[in-house]
Amino acid sequence: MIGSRTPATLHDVAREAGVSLATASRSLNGSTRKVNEEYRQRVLDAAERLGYTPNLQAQAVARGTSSTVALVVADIADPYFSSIAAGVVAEADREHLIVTMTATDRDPDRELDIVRQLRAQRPRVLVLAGSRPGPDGAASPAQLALDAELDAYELSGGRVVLVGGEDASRRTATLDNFAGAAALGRALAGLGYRRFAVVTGDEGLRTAEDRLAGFRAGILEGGGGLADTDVLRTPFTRDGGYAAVRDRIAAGLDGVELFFATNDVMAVGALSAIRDAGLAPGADVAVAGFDDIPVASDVTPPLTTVRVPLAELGRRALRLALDEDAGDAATPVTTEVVLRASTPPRG
Amino acid sequence: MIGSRTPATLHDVAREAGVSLATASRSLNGSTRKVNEEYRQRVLDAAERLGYTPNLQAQAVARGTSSTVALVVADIADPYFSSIAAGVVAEADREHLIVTMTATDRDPDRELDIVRQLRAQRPRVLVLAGSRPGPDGAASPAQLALDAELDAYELSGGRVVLVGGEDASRRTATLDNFAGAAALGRALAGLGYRRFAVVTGDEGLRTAEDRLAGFRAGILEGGGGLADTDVLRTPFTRDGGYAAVRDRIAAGLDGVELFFATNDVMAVGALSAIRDAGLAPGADVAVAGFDDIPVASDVTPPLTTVRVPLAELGRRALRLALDEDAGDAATPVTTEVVLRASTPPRG
DNA sequence: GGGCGTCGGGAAAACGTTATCCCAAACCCG
DNA sequence: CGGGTTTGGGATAACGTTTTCCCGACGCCC
Repeated sequence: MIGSRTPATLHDVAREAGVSLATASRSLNGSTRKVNEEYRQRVLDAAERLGYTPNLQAQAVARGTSSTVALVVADIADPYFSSIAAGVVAEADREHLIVTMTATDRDPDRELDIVRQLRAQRPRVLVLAGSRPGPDGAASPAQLALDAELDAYELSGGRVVLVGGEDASRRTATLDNFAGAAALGRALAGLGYRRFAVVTGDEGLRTAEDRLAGFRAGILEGGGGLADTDVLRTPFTRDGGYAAVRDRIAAGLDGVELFFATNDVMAVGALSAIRDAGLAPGADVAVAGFDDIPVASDVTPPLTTVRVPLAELGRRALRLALDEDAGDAATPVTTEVVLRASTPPRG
Repeated sequence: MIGSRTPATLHDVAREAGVSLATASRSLNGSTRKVNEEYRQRVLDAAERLGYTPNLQAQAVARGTSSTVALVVADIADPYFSSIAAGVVAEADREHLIVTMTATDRDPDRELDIVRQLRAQRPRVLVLAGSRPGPDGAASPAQLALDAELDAYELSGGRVVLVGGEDASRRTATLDNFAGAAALGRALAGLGYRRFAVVTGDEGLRTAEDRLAGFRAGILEGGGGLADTDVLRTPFTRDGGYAAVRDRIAAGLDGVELFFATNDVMAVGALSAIRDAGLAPGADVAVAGFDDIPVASDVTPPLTTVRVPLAELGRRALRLALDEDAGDAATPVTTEVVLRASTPPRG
């Protein structure tokens, strides 16, 4: 039971096949060099017989390049991130790459820490989702340090891809948050809504900012408006959404007809807060979200939102890192307004 | 921009510090050997100056043991698995272990394939969640092969942990599915329900089977019953739950008062199916689930379910693999019936 | 038939670590 | 003070690969 037969090595295979180490290596793993078919077959048979599996770590050391992709997300259990992760993993699988996963818990310092630790892995690709973007704007020390770290990583041959945000200075698998939110705003204004409140994350989050700005533009265009006091800053989570809406209702709805949460998990929290306050979401006050996470259509009322193909976003992130010319992976993923019962037409 | 300065190696550090490779290694990474404080400091400084980060792959090769944990789940985007994954990752983080992730898409053949591929990684620990268990019962060829593969892996020094199911022959981070479902069944019977239908996965899934059996025992005890025709076999997913309940309603509810879905994602699908059929979930027909995934309390009506501390389950899985004596990680995680509005008392 | 590519196997040097020796210096104890 | 036992630095051999050489055996061409 405590047995400890070490796995067969290439050495073993070579010996078993009666060839040199070099030949064994060449026959088993791709090589420019051709090897005599007879030898090749002997090696393959020997490998089969011994149950040989190459040691990826050793390969990485020898080749000087690993086959792992490091994925860093804010929160693994958040459907937004887990959907993206699913896409990254699926695509990585196709490329025979291995995905390692870490969670920052939305703490920029922790994120910096993690990225630093990650260097030890020497991953070929580093995918950051839900990260605060880099240098522009009022960057915190942690953001600046992160940016420097990423630069160093790229300089040493690694590829960094951001997902979700937009950062001119780095590859980004992106969606047009502004346009999507604007379209949603216009659609809602078209339904007759005029008075809004926005539930959103703190100011560091580019994604949240863009969605807020887009929404503002959209409703403005449609004749609505948004007072600064109706922008509710709260953690970018279900509980954040719940708390913000609960507090706002307690303080007086004051004419607000619709809560736009800049992501669906907050919107789900908002729904519950509304219901817990004794109001009927949809009927008494409408709710809209962003992302179209899987449960969006299963909550009640089903959530009006902007559909984002999250898994596709993850897939593209990897493509963006792997392909020299990004192709259509470089273009923003297309979003689509999905009107559901949480925002009934307002007569 | 295309720069390719390779990261500093231990060699570089040693040279910079003017000491031998051995001393550098000893000062930077744990070692039984003591090293002169002055030398140590010189090495540390040099490492700092050069921005040295050890190469984990090389360490793994040299040490003959890696620091990675391979996590295999059915579906990353499923809240059940992503919650477990979050727990595994959190605990791994504490132990400075790296988690790699793969998804089987619920395909046993694919799972086998993945586990085979995984050997190349030489992970220290292999965590399988949502796997069909091994040898007992009517095992498919893929299951048998998987079992053999896992045995081989353990023989070569790896540690396998299953999560969620129960398998006597392997370490398992477990919950008492039977007891939890039984308690739920009793509670529902206590609320006055007598006639049930169970929405569950196909017969290979131990978890599903245990929950079904437990539930059956619970309701029997409470005076309820379960006809074989009221056991609805369907894929273990949201859409599976939806389809099964939709079809059942179409075929005639025939007195069924409550749908028990053996997991929450199916239950969520059930809720939508009921609503889409023009019935009011809770009022017209009740629904209960299992797991208490995060959205369970946010759907409408909030879902009666059995709470399972999923992240804790993930944490324990890792502990179980790491600790020689499992301690309380070996005992089943405690579950708790959570009654919510989806199962109103039946008067 | 002799010079000359080219084909392909094998030896051996990487790759970046850790771990095992070896050995000089320092220390301890009687 | 002398012999034995630490102590701790430095070479160097692993670890399991890939990759660069080297080199003999062909085949080709004039």
